[in-house]
Amino acid sequence: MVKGKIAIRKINCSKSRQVTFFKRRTGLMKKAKELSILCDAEIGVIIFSCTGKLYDYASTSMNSVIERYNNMKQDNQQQSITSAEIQFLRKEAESMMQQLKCLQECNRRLMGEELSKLSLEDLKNLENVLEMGLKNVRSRKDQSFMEEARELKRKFSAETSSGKEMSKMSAQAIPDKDDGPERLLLQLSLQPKPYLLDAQKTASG
Amino acid sequence: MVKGKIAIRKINCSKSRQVTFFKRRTGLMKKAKELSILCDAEIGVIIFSCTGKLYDYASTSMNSVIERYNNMKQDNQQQSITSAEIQFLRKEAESMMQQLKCLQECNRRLMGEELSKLSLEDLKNLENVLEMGLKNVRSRKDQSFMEEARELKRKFSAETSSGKEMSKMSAQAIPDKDDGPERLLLQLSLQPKPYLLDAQKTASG
DNA sequence: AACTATTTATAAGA
DNA sequence: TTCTTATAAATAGTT
Repeated sequence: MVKGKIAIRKINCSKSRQVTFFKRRTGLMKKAKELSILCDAEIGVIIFSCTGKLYDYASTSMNSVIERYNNMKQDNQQQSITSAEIQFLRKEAESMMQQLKCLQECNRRLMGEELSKLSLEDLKNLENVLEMGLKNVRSRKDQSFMEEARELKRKFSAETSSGKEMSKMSAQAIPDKDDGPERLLLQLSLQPKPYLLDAQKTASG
Repeated sequence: MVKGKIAIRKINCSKSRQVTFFKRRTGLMKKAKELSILCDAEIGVIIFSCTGKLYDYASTSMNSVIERYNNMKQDNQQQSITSAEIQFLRKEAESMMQQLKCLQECNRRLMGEELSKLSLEDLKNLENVLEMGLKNVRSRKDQSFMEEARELKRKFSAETSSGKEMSKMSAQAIPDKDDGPERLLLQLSLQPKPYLLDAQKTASG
């Protein structure tokens, strides 16, 4: 074969393949650029060398080219994968939003709010649940009180024997002022947060 | 300018622009194909003519090329738009999942469960909330009972005067058997649904 | 679409 | 990678 002509098949010699890659890649990019200018075409060229390095050219921007390409080929796999994931997440968000609303409603009813829609039977059941809950809470409270009292007693004995400040510690252990139910609500996030109520709008929009 | 050489600027004559576009486009595709074979490179070429028609070549598949390109350029706008939406939805799902867990915890505590982590003060507050709630529920229940009784009385008067069956209607209006708290729980979905508990896993996986 | 004069690209060697 | 040079390939203008 005479100088300057080669067969179009993979070049085995790594070194000459690299050289050829450089030359032809440069040539291809030049041709692409010329074509885009001469004929007012939007062109994108993406090249990955056999070593994985990326070389690209786009007459406008690659994003624009790819987006236009995807718009033209709507059954494009790339796009359908991401949009499927988005759809899935949206459905999940919607489902969770429903659950949130449901739980919030339950919470309000357990706190004695929004009772107007409940039937007499529902109210009886709710009363039972609250009575049982209250019983448990009181039982636990008494138990907790006993424990704290015992702990306090133990510390008191230790304090008096070692001579350290006792009054300060007892004041911490049993706070005598009651913050009221507001503190509990805040702590347990029973109040719906504003962004939660708007979340469905933003999630599906 | 001698024959065969042109300046690289947009060809104004529509006809010769079309001819040049055909020749050079063919040439570019051929060069791309040769380069991919000779140097074992993955290549994608996307060309939109000035009339908007798409011509493309990919040594493997365009999806593969674009996907690989997007993976390599993570700041890619195309990807970042969709991935931004996905990230947003994921964050939202995560946030809602947190709220769900929180609300479920509140619900359990309002029902007298999972009290072990609460301090004495928390338990006092919870007791107050439950007492107030129970008061409201009882008040509403009494009111509801009165209403039903009044309604029943009204119907009873109407029935006796028109001579229709009364006993059946009263049995419906005031059910004398108590379904117990289970029915309420079911109705209000207080029990966490299994798919809810798994949702976070699937949403962020 | 085919022809042809030229330009351009590039293989091989340095 | 970058130059040089011989040659192949591409292509502008024409038919």
